[in-house]
Amino acid sequence: MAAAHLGRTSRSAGGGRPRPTLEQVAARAGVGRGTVSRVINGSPSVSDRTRAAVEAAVAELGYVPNGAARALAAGSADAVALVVPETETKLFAEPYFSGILRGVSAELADSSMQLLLTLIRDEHERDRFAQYAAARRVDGVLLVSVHADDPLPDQLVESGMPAVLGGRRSGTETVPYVDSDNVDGAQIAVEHLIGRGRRAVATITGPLDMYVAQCRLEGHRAALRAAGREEDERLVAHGDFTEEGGKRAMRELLERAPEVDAVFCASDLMASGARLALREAGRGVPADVALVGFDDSAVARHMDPPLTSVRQPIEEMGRAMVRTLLGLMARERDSVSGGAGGVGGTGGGGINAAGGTGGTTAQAVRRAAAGSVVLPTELVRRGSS
Amino acid sequence: MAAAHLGRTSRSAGGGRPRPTLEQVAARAGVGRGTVSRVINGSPSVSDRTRAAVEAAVAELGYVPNGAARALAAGSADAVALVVPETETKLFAEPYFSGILRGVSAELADSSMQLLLTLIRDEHERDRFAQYAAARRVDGVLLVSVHADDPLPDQLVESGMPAVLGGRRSGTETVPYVDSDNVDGAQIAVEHLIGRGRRAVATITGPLDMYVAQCRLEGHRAALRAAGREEDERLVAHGDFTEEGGKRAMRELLERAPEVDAVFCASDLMASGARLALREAGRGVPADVALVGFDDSAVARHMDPPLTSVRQPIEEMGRAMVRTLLGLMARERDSVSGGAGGVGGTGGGGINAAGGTGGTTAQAVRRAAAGSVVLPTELVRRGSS
DNA sequence: GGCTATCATGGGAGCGCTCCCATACTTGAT
DNA sequence: ATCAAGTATGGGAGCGCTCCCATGATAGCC
Repeated sequence: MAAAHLGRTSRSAGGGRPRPTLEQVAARAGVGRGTVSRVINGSPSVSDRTRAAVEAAVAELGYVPNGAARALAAGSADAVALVVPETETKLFAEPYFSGILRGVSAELADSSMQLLLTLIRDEHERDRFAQYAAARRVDGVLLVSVHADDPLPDQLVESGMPAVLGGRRSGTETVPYVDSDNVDGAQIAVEHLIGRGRRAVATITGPLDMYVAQCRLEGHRAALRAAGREEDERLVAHGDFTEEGGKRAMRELLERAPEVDAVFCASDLMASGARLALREAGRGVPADVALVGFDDSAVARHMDPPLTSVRQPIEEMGRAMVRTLLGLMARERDSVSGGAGGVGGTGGGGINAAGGTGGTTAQAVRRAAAGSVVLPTELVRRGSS
Repeated sequence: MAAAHLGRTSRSAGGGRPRPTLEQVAARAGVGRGTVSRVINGSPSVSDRTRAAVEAAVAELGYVPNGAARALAAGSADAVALVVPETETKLFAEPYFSGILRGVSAELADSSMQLLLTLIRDEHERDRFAQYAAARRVDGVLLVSVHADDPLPDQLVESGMPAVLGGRRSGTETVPYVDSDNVDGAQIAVEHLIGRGRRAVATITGPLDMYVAQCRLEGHRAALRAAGREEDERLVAHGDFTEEGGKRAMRELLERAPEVDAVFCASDLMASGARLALREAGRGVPADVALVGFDDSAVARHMDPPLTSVRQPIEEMGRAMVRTLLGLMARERDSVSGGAGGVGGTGGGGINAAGGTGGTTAQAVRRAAAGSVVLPTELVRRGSS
């Protein structure tokens, strides 16, 4: 019997550094295990004398609590993951992630949670992460840029893992999310173009299998309706959020409807592509055609002329995601059961019906049961419109 | 006594999903705990019948092993961290990280390790991560873009955590690393310029408190020496790896030494800045001044004219880092002690004394005890030189 | 047919914590 | 002085695994 134990002990006993345990710290400080634990975790019910003694022992021994043991006993991992189901190429290309990351980090700064960024590029990596999460190596998960058919969010929620989406997958999103008011943003943009006297306002959409693209198109339409104009399918071209796609779409528009004098692009990158196509066609911006983008990214500022664009509060979205997640985690923690967990959808349905140009904001900010949030967008006016 | 237990059990018992344990799977399958463990971990000594029964039970119950318990019992976390001590802004701006990340992920693909990306922007975050690592939440750490005065690598090594650097901090790096042959790369670049008949070959260096910048400057000098030319301090300007810094440095050079007809820039970004300053001064590239950069990044290809640049095998560096790390981890694992762990420096000293233009490669590839690696660089010739 | 390798299996012990109950010691009000 | 109501503290139990020893079963050998 003793041998069984010896075999394992010798392994670590042979190592260079001792890696002390709670028990050893306790012995060193002349107190009980529980007391050391209390000190480590900042419990108030420890006398100053004792606390000092323990802290001294911890310092002398260079004690660091074993995370696995802690996680096992306490049932929490002290870490949250930010999952990006994209290639690193895309991750590094889109300024969106940088903003989200900044917000997330900032909001997480004064928690003791470790943030883990995880890229998921294929099924294999997805499964591995699902496993990791199911094994409770993290306490919560933030997901951004999730595609409509990605099963991961549901898998996570089903396994009881608190999760928050950055951006909905559809109008009937069931997982708690933080999103920006894409419909309203698009509507403001197009109303702006109409307000500047533009007659033939076209749009270049994103890929319509993405909800965000649907929303922006919906906003475009809503603005036209509000202005009493008819929708003209000739003035709707489809892109894929890339520069190249924008260029192609713009060429289409020029060919199909040469009278076009304004274009609302569902992303700055596409606007940049449109700009190229316009230059190619000898059309001036904004003289001949006014241009508005979406995202207010760096490219918008660097374009010539600088691009009017719809700004979404990306950093704030990151922060809101964290707040929502921490809320879910707290609920999960102290609920003896919480019924089906923090799942419950927002109950929302269809595209968020944004109202007027500015009035929407107030109501839109907070939504629904799960703590999901929709943040307002804003138009940044520059030379292109 | 029973109450103590009840209190805790009820917490999870009340939850929606049961979250079965090994023991329950064992009961379900009608086998012992050990057997289930064996099946989970793919031990060969399980009969097919039993294995099938266990697998069925696992599937029925939706069993997923608890990571914390596993980590505690087995002493490994099944995860490695990639640490980037930079702001997200820089992370996303430099294509370097994207390449490293690609290589790291690829090499890690068929291990079961989860990769965790961690940004460290301030001391607070550094301490938090150090804590996380000391708590053994990861089995190994990869660090890139580490500044010379960063204590983290040493902290990690000291706490017995396997760690590998991407890029040395100095010529006497004590932590295992993977680096590219910066001296040789710079030397090739400058030899190329000299070979093209350029007479006044200047250089724009990186920040000289970074070893990589020192190496590239050293390569520049080595090439001049090899060509029997004198070093002219007027032809050395200092940048900071940014575009703006490169522009400033180029202006200085033009003022100080108007006869300059070639510039080796220690980064593509600085070369891009230099290009701007040259255009500003009405100097043509390569007609008046030949330009060479370093990194062979996207900007190099997009410049006008396209930039000749020194390519480092970034992705391969990422892969090599992982291989080295896995090696260290294996050593750590099965060594009953391994003496002082995997620390042992490379014993190297001073700047890697690269020899001839191409001959170096072979010897340079593998170095030193700890498994540290220096990979060769290569010149990609384009229109700018 | 008896005896020793081999194989599959069960389950004890322990990983290093947290939780919480019980205990011992205070302090203050009666 | 006496008892109630804290306040600090010690330590048992248990978290869910892995490891490894012992055991029972099966097969192979002289």
